[in-house]
Amino acid sequence: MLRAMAQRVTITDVAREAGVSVATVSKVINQRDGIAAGTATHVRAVVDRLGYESSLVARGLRSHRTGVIGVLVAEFEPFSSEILKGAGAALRGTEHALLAYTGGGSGRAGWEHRYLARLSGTLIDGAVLVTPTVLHAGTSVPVVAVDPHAGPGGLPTVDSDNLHGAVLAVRHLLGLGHRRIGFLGGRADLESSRLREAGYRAALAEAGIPVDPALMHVAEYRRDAADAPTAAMLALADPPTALFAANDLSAMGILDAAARLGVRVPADLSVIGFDDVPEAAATTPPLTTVRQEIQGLGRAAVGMLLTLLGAEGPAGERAGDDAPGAGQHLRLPTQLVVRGTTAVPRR
Amino acid sequence: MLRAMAQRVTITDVAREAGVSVATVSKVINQRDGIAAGTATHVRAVVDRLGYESSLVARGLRSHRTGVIGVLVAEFEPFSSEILKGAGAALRGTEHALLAYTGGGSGRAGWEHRYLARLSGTLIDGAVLVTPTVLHAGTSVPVVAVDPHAGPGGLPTVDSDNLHGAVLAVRHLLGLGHRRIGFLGGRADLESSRLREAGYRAALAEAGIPVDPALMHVAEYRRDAADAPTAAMLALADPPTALFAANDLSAMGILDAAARLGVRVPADLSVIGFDDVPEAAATTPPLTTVRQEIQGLGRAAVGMLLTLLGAEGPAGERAGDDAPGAGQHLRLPTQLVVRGTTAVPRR
DNA sequence: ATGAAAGCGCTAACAC
DNA sequence: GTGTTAGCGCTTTCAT
Repeated sequence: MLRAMAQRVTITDVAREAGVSVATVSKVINQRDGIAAGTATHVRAVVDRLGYESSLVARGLRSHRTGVIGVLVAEFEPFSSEILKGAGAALRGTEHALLAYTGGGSGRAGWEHRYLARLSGTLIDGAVLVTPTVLHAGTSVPVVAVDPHAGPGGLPTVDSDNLHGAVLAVRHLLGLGHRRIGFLGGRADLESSRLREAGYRAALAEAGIPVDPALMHVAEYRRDAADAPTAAMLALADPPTALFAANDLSAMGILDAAARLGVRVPADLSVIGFDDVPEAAATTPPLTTVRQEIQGLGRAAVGMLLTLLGAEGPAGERAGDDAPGAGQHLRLPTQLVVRGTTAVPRR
Repeated sequence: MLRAMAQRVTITDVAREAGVSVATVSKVINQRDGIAAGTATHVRAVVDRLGYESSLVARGLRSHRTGVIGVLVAEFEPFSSEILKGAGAALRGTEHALLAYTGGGSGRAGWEHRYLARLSGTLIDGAVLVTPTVLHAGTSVPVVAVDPHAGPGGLPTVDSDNLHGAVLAVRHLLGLGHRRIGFLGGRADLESSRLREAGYRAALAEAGIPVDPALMHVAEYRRDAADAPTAAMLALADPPTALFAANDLSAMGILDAAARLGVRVPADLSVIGFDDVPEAAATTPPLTTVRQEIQGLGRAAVGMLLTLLGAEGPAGERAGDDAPGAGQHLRLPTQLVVRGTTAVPRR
């Protein structure tokens, strides 16, 4: 069965088959007026018979409006997947389609701009950028950033109360009686990471405990990057009794490392994460963590984008100055979720 | 701040700025030869300075090859999200980009064909269809189906051993001592749903228990659709002591309903699901379920697609007849995961 | 009411 | 080596 790929049916096929011009077919499809009722019916019948559907690409190239919202991510991991679910929920019932994209080399810096340039203007009407690092404003389509880069950045943004969440996490450990608490940081280029570290420091300061540099490492928000720093901290003469990971993925990495090293959690070591992605509850024991409403972040980002898109439309349709969220910064609350990886220290 | 959207920089801008023709720019970008080294360097400098990135759309329209793999889904729910993670993993390190798409009206039947027609040929080189219902072969690009429609369908397919998984689920309940076991079916148009029901019937028959029609309902694989049938079964004079849901989402719906009705799980009612999506472990109590390797399904589907794409390439590059997976049917194993929602019946 | 033609951003023949 | 031209599938003036 070597290749017998049916040719895509194009508007030209429909026009030929219906005995009209492509312009007429286009008008029928887009419900423009100035078409005889009979013609319209006939064309529509042919469209159905041939199973024609207009190419998003050709249409977008020409009309510069596609009805598609893009969610641009570096990778499909648990966090961005939740964002996607939220974005999908926000778009349900609307006329907008949802397109999630991740290019080949997300490793290279500047993926945000590359993806945006590749897709904007011709494929997507607006975009949600998930954890973008560089976000110089002045893009060709409206953009909303989720959990973005540290620093100013003039883009509308949604994120969670990372500082408070981190404080809650460390206070929980402190309340349990821990004094040697290690921190496994995230990506230095992300505001969320910076704030979670700030929260760690603040909570420690609050308890009058000095920060020990030997207890601060980085795992880049990645599961596999947690192994080495965990092993290093555990090998210390005065090892930590608890570890706070900047996200759930790296907390899961700590659990992996602990299992490998024969360290029991939470008996020998308490672990707490951040995010509460669905897989956090599936670890053994289930992970204590700080919940952020990730799907809510996705929903909110799309909501803001829709507002921006509306404000951009034809004059008169423009949303009021008090349009919710446009050009603003939305922050969602965080909350402690105690599960099975934290307990009182044995010493 | 009313609109100041920067214009997208196009190949024309680059050409003008560099003082060459667009063709030259195109050749430089696509590394065609027959370009003076100096020119190439100069053009590349301009590209970088302007931050130019070629439009995926225009490029695809012209060259009919984009290097993008599409994953087409009706909705971003837990199952398709896991597929996406697997697909992303399979594509990591390759030159292919990944694009997940869901259009507005997934409710309407025939979304598979509509999405495919909209995107194929011009935007994506091949597609993975997640739980497609209608899949007449003869598409314009290579397609692999994940957990497809019941019936023949000439498409390459990946799925799990649904029949065996369902048998495992019901045997587990039987082994616990349950005799009144209800079934909450999935989408009648999906092979997986049909097989899970067949497994339910087979396991019951094995135990010599007749199927009671009053204990068989349908929840369409949806969480909210589980409420009514659950309530109905629980209101029976001789209610079930255990419920087997055709997927985790509807099992979670059963848990919702039980909580609402004051029925304790697993004391008063055992519940078992199917899929083991990450959120299954996060319910209270955590859901007993049948695990299928959903990410593995996504990885395998992309693997098959890549083979198909390779086989389609220029002659000589064509993969051997024994190319793994091409045009075939791959089935992954399923396995029982006992957690907290199943127990021995009280009566 | 309908069609011819231009053009969106790009690549691929083919000239020069 | 580089530019010119055509055309991918579509929408949109503008004629007719």
